[in-house]
Amino acid sequence: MAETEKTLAKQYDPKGTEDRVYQNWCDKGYFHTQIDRSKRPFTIVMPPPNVTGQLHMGHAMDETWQDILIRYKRMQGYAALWVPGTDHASIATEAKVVAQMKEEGLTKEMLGRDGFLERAWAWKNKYGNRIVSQLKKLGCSCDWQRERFTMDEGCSKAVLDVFVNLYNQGLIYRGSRMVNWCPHCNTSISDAEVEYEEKEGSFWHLLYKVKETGEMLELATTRPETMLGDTAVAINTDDPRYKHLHGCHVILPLLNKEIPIVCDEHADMEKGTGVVKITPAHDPNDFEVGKRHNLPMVRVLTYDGRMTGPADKAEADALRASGRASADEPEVLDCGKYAGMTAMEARKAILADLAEGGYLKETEPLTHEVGTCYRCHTVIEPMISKQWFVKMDPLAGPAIEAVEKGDIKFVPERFTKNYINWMKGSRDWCISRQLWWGHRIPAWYCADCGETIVAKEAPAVCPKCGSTHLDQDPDTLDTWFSSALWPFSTLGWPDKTEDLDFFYPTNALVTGYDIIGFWVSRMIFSGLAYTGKAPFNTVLIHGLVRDSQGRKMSKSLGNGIDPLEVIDQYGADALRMTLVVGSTAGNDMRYSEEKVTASRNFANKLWNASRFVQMNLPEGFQPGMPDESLLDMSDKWVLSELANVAAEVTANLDKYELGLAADKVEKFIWEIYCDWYIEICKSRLNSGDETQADTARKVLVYVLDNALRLLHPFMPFITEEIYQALPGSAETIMTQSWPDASSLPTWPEESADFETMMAYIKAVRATRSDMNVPPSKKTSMIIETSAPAAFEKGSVYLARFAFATDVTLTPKYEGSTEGMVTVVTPAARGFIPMMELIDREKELARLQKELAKNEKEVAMFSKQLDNPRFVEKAPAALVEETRSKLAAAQEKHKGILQSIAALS
RNA sequence: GCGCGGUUAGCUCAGCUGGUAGAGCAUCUGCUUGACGUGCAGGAGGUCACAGGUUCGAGUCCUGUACCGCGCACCA
Repeated sequence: MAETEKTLAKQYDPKGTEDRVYQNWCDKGYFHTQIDRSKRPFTIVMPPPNVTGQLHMGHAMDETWQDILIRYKRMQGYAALWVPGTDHASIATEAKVVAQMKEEGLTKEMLGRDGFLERAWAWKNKYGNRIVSQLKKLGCSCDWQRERFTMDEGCSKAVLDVFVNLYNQGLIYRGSRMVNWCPHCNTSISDAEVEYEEKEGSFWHLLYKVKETGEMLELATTRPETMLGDTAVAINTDDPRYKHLHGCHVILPLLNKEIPIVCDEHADMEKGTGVVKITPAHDPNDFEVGKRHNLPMVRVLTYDGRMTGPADKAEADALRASGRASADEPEVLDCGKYAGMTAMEARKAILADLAEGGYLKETEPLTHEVGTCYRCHTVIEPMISKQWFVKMDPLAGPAIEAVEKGDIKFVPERFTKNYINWMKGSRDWCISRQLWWGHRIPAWYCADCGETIVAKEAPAVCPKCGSTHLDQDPDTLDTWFSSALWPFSTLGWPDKTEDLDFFYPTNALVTGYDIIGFWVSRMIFSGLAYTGKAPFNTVLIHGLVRDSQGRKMSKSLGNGIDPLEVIDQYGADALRMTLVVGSTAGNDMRYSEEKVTASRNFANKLWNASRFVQMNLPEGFQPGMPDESLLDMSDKWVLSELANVAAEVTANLDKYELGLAADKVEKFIWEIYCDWYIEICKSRLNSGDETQADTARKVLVYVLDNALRLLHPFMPFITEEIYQALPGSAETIMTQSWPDASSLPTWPEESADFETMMAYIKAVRATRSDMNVPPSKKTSMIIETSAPAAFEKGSVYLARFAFATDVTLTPKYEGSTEGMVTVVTPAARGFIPMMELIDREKELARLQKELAKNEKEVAMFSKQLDNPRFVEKAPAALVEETRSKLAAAQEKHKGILQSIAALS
């Protein structure tokens, strides 16, 4: 619309608009939010996308929802701040860098830590802006001056601060625990990062000989290769089958090693034979059994998934001999002939040997859930490993309480339960990763005395023995450790910044239900523990964007839709609308191109409506609300409707019902403004009555201006483009005030009158359409009505919309109905002489059909009103309403009967 | 095993605190209406999964069943 009227295109062109509009917003600094104590803050921190990632549909939806909220609040006069940023994504990024190096024949070890990090940063710098430019394409109104990165100076400072403090409080500790080990990523991962997948496997039934009695004890296992690490066999104390074996031992096959039979609740009498082999070093349950019975732990697998050999054993023994090994360190077995085999190879070899020795009774096929790494989907190896942990119990309590008290609300509410379950069930959080890309753990170990020093800066000497021989822990922290601090670290915490003071706690957090455990819960307990405040008050949850068949979009399926391609083809506004309309918080939605087309069509509709308005504005047009005395029925109607929709949309947005809100704005613009009001204005604009025309123009512009504001959060580009072309508009719509329904005028009576007339027009149209009367055939008509005001004032429109040549109004028509078709609405009966245009039989049939429909209505209302308990108990207003509906229906009934009689 | 969600028009989905079922797409019938055919007008299409219950009144609240999906736990 920036060009002259003559060159206005018939179709809206998002491509030629969006980048230019966005650039202008940036140039003018509209996205930057200043601290303004005269305003209330409204803050959202963006869930940081992975720095090396690409925008996918999930992001597109997430960012769209956030942008809608931010733009809405900004227009409402809040100091609305949206903090953008990216996440370093330790595992994902490191994996990509390693893969890139592999193509050049390089490994991490070859480059060394510093060399590797150099490459990782280079990678980050190269790809780190891609996601940002993609967010801009979507129209995100983030404050780019406040853009952050989880590994930038400030966030790193926050991480150090938290780590050291928690350590000093005893909430972070280091210990050998059973962790989830990914042999592919070569690192431990947290419980939350394990995904269970169904896999085909087998159940091998083994026989262990009891030393004392000589009998063969049958037990079953899915992991025979770990049997070399068995240090006991467990039975249930109460199991009658094995009472005689209490205190006995079995001989472990292949190793010929004597191990005890222990009684433990873990052995379930109902399952299998009721006997379980115990491998404390390679199974989480067995680890617990081992602790209860003080069993030795024997490790038989290396961290890269192979059977341990002499070198592994020697290394462990040496450590033990040095006295430096902690008591919870497992022993390491030299697996002899199996050493160096992968677990799978060892499984085959060991099974063969067991079978040969007569220790394998049977093999049973089995499908079971196996834990895999959420990043690479390699099967997780439970391993004992020395790692850093966050103690969850003391942190979980307040985090649960904050949600139960209502300080934090989930939308929809049902995810509260999800969250609380997650919080209650979580074990200590393993935060150390055997990776290089990330925040390095601020712990140093004294090579001389073994002292552990945790500090924000590298200590010069060991505080215990004075040695200068200190080595920093090589590991880094879980990515989620830094994202847990995101709502406040991005605002300057731990420093007491003005930003933090003004913008924190934040308001809404918008994210998918899939990361409630990973992220939302950790932000909540972190926020409470470190800032003393819940980091946000509302968590708005959305679902997944699926493909048109309902499948998850995934790389492996190749069914992902690239939001950027959609934007390129249909425009960002169309994509945004697609991701909002028809969506519900917490529910998945399917993406389909048809939806985008529909949204694109809507944009085009709005464009053309605006083009129409623009074309009808004379040189020097002065916008503004006309004097009330000049407003006609249709003006009052459309203005009343505007006030209604403003009220409803505002209410919906306040309840985070974005889909409903978007739908209502769209309907107002299309159905009320375009289909009715613009059409009505056409006759006024061309009437030659300059006062009428000017009034119509003013109202057209006024309503359009307000409608654009209501739509702006959803479709920012096109609304800005049109807004700026309106006469008298400010330099941007972004910061214009949100329409306040309470200060918009309404005229309920005139609106009702107008709708009475609309109903009549619709009835005439339906009748004519039914009779196949072409619009070119105009007729005179007589309208019998008890509400003449509506028709008197609206007679101009009857000509245009009811195809009337001239209209006669009468309270009671007693003339001949010969050759007349009757149109009946509750408030009026129209007699239209067009019988020559139609078929008598057909008209009769149509009336019969209408009669049947009407009778159903009458029956329904009467039935309700005949019920004394309805009249007694239902709200009086409803009863009254039903009465008048019945009366109207009965009136209509009479009218139809008369028409039928006249025809017969 | 525990928990959660879904089941509404041919398809994809809305439907807030219970008051005569909605949209988009598809379909059918008209329309050279000077903003838009990416359009306009009109129509057809639903016993809201099933069975009970509460209520004057249930798609909406309660109980149960079935099928689909998800999460968590277990998995020797």
